[in-house]
Amino acid sequence: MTVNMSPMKLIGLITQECCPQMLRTPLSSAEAEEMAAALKVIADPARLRLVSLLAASGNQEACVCDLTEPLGLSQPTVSHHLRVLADAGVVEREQRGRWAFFRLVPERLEIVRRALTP
Amino acid sequence: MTVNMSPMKLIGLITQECCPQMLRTPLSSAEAEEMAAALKVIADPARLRLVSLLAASGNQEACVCDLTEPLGLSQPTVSHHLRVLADAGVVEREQRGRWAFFRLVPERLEIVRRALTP
DNA sequence: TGTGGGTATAGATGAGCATCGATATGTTGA
DNA sequence: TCAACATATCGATGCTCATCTATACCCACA
Repeated sequence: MTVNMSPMKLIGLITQECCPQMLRTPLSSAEAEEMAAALKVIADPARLRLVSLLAASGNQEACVCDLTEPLGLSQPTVSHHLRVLADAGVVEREQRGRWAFFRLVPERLEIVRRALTP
Repeated sequence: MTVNMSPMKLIGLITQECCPQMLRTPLSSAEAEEMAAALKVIADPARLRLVSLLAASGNQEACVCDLTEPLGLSQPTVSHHLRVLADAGVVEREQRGRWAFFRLVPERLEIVRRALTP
C-alpha cells in the first residue's frame, strides 16, 4: 500500500463517497486501504508538525526555508515530507520565484476527521 | 518511534493535556511524536477493519474467532493487531473461558478526532 | 550570461513492521 | 488426567519508508 493518493481519489472522497462511516458500517477491504493510506500520510511526526506549522502560520502559507529550521531536519527531508503531503492533497504547492510556498488544504483533514465520527 | 502507547499516556491525554489543538498551535516535537504514534495505530487496513467491525457489532464486542474470517488474515496476525490496538487503549480485552473478547473504547478515537478539529 | 541561492531528485542505508508457520499457553469437558 | 480448542508468542522474511549526502534543477539578479 502506498502512502500517495491521487487528486482523483481526493475528489472522489470529497464529493461522492464522502465519507466512510467506519464506526457505523464495517469498512470494505478497499475502503480500509484507502483510509489507512490517508492516515499514514499524517501518521508521522515531521508531517504533523508541518501541517501544524502551516495551519498556525499567519497567512496560512510558508516556504520550505521557513519550515526547515523549526523541524530540525535537512532541507531534502522536509522537501520529501511536503511532497508526500502535497501528493495526498493535504497541502498545495505554489512556485513564486525561487521559493515554493505551501499552504494547508483543510478539507483533506476533514475527511479523516469525519471518518472517525461516531 | 514505537506504535505502542501506555495506559498512563492515554490517561494523560484524556484528562490533563486533552487535546493538542494541532491546527491552532504548532505541535512540539514530543506532542508530534505522541500524536503520530496514536495515528499509526489506526493507520493500518487490518486494524481499521477491526475497529470498524467492533464498532458495528451488535453487543460492541467480538472474540478473535469472529474477527479472523472477515479479515482474511491468519489468527496470529489478527491477534497481533488486536494487541497493538489494546496496548494503545483503542480496544479492551476480556478473557471469558477460552475466548478473548474485545470491545471498542470510543474515547480513544475521540482524542485523535479532536486533534484534527480546527 | 554567469553566479548564487532555493528547492527537488537520486541513491544508499538502516529501522520498523505486517505477515506467516510453528509452537507454546491456557481452558474446557470427558 | 487427557484431548481438543481458542488464543498468544516466537522467529523469520520481505517490504516500506524516514533520513542523510551529493548533486541536479531552476529562477533571479548583477
